[in-house]
Parts: sequence; C-alpha cells; structure tokens
Amino acid sequence: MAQTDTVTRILDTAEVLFAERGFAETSLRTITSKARVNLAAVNYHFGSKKALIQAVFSRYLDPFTVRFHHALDELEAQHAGRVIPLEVLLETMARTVLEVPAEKHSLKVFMKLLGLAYSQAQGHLRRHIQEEYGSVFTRFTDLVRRATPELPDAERFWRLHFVLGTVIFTLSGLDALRDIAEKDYHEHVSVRDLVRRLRPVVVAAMNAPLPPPPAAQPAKAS
Amino acid sequence: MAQTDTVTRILDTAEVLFAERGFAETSLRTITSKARVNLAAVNYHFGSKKALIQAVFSRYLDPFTVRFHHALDELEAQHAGRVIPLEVLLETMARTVLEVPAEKHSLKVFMKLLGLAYSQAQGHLRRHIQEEYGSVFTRFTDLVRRATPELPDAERFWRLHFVLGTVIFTLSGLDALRDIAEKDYHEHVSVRDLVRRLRPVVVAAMNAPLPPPPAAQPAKAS
DNA sequence: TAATGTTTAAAACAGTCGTTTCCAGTGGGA
DNA sequence: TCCCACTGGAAACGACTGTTTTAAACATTA
Repeated sequence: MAQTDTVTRILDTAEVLFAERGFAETSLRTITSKARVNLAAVNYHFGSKKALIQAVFSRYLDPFTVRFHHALDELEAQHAGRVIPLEVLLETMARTVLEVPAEKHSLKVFMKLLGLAYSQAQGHLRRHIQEEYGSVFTRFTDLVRRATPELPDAERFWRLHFVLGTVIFTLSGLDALRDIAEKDYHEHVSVRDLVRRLRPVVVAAMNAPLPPPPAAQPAKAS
Repeated sequence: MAQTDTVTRILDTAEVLFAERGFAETSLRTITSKARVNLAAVNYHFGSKKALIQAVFSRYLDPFTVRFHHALDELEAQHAGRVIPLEVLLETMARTVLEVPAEKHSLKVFMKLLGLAYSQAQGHLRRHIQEEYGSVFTRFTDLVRRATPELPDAERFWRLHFVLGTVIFTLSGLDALRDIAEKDYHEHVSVRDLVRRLRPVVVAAMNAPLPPPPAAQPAKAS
C-alpha cells in the first residue's frame, strides 16, 4: 500500500478536526469520512473515541517528554550542580515545544489541542495527561524553584500558571489574533515572531516585584 | 408567583452547567430538569439553544458594559484630558469585572464562561460578543494607547492579549489550581488574593523591555 | 496453502439530541 | 366575561451520536 497507514490517517484527520471544533463537536463519522477510512476502523484500532482523543495527545506528548527530559539532562550536565538561570530554563522549554511539532505536525494544532485540554473539562483527558506526563512538569518546576529562590513557593506556583495561561491562550487562539493583527498593523506574524515577543514579557512577569501582603482587614480607605 | 421567574431559573441553571461541562455537553433536558421547568420552556422563551447561550452571556456583559463605560467616563472627567496612567486603567477594569457578578452571580462562573467563549469555537458566540460588546473594548484600548506611547502599536496589541490570556486562563481554571495550591502550600486563595498577585505581574508584563527586532534573514547559523 | 492481521462495506443497535406539537391548566388585565 | 401570556406534562419528530456486528476482501507471513 503506497498510501499512508490507516491509523496515521485517522490521527492526522482527527487532530485537525478536534482543534477546529472541539471533541464533542467532532463525530467519528466526520473523521472517518474525511480521512477516507471505514467508520469501524476507529473502534477497531483505538477501541473508543476517548482512546482516540488520548492517542492524538500522546503522539505529541510522548516525543515532547523524551526530548524535554533529554534537554534537561544536557542542561544539568552543563551546569554541573550550579543553578540554571531562569531564562535558560524557559528558553529550553520553548525550544523543545517548537521542535516537536515541526517534524511533521502543526504547532498551531498542538497548541489549540492544549487549550482544549484545559478548557473542555473532559475529565478523562486531564487525568490521563496528569498521570502520564506529570513527572516532566514536576522536574521542570523543581529546576525553576532553584532558579528563583527569592520567590515564595506559592507565588512561583501562581506565576508559572500565569505565564502558562499567556502562552496557551495566545498560541491556541493564534489564527483569530493573527488576522486582526495583520489587518490592523499590516504586519505578518509567524509563530517564531510571537515567541520573540513573548520572551521579554514572560521574563518580566516572573521577575515582577512581590505583591503587597494581604491586608488582614481589607479597609475601604485607600 | 412566589417562586422565581422561569426565565431566571433557566438562566441560573444553564450558566452553572455550561461553566461546568461546556455548551455541547450540556443538553436542554439536563438544564430544564435541574431547573424544574418544562423542556419546552427554553424554546418558548429563548427560541433556540444558541439564543439561550447568548442570553447567558448578555446577562453578565450588558451590566458590565454599562458600568465600564460609566467608570471610564468618570476617569476621563477626573483626568480632564490628561493621560490616564496604565495602572489606573487596569485597576478600573479589574474593579468593574469584580463588581458585576458580585451582585448576584458567581465570578468563577463568569470567568469560566469567558474562557469557554474563547476556546469552544462556537462561531456564533464569538461573533455575537464581538458585534455586541466590541466598542467598549475599543474605547479601553484607545485609552491604553495614550497611556503607553512608547509601545509600538503592534507590541501593545499583543501584550494586551498576553495579559488577557493570563487572566482568563487563571480565573477560568481557578478551581483546579486552587485545589493544588491549597494542598501543596496550605494556603487559602480567594479571587481577590489572586487579583492582588496578578496586579504586579500584569504591570510588569506590559512594561517589559521591547524584544529585539527580528533578524532580517533568519539564517540557519546561530 | 493456510492462517493472520487489516481494511472495507453496509447495516443495525440503542441512545441522546434540539425542536415541535397538542393539550390542560394558571393568572391577571381588558 | 373573554382573552392572552405563561407554565406544565407528555409525546413524538427527525437527525445524529458512539458502538457493534456480519460480511467480504486484501495483504503479508508462516
């Protein structure tokens, strides 16, 4: 068979449709007809629609996890026990995220899927991702802790999620934003342009001054 | 009629269920049975499910728009043509967002709905919000432009969306994050706590140094 | 050749969905 | 009094969903 594998064709089609419309709004019939495979093929190869959704994510996250662990290994070896600067850590993560889909898939699709995974409750998905890929994230945050010793733990936790929100929100809604930006500012924006713009903002956000301690009794007077 | 209005009961129930599960995953039967109203009542009062979704948003956004225009009116009067500082603008917006749902609804639900509106494509919703409430946003961004004259237009556009991502992402995924934060750091986090933490981060993000200009020809060699 | 793993076609399953309809009441205003 | 907007119950409509089954083909491998 010269044509690509049925499993691959299903995954390729499903990830695009999922990213465009969400999970519940994409039926197996739409996927299989657009992929020109049999309807029963999904349940044959994956078992269920839920399993297909997880498989779509695994195809991105598995290579990402391998690469990111490898990149962190190299980083730790280079710095030999010394603290790895925050910007190097962020840079490494950004580079790895950009590398993985560049091989054959679309970064835009990947980011849209990540955004969906967070917003569309889909309990099974969040659980699956947490259990399967939580350890890489823990390793990363441990390194970030050593890079920002002046930050209280809780403050660092929140700020990491702040910037996570920025990145996922921006890159998952990229198309709509890009259209507006090009129309209003006559400026073509590539993903790498966006990363370039993101870098100083993210660094500034992490290094922002600490907020004032909460007022014990929030008095109305300013 | 001692019991609350049917329309109100539908809206109250629908907004909670939408926020919990998303739009497509919430059926009219679930809404009407939990609200203890007749199934046909939704189509009778709202016409369709799409119209119900838009009505849920309008109940938040209509009073928000009124209040925000009013707050901006006051602000412009106070500053009498002089430039309104960025932090005052952000503070005003935050205060207005916090005020509106505090009356009778839940801020958490409101933010989750906003997050859904962005992620769940739902073309009709995005269009409806854009057409109905785009003008307030335009007025606000115009004021932000005068407050940050040193920023190129495109840069300011992107940074506003960066911080928008932070806020929506954080507040719409608040419950899950709060659980982790309380478990790991034994710290109770209220929405106002979060706003307190958000403030310096957002200001730092907007005031971050400009990124280096893009390389004219992105050569492979580093 | 025989066996095995894939793929397709077609149909049916049981279930849910949004929407519509018919009918029976209720209340208050004209 | 009649009218009319509102509410309720119940049922049905047609469409679509994920899943399963039976059937027949195809490829590769043993």
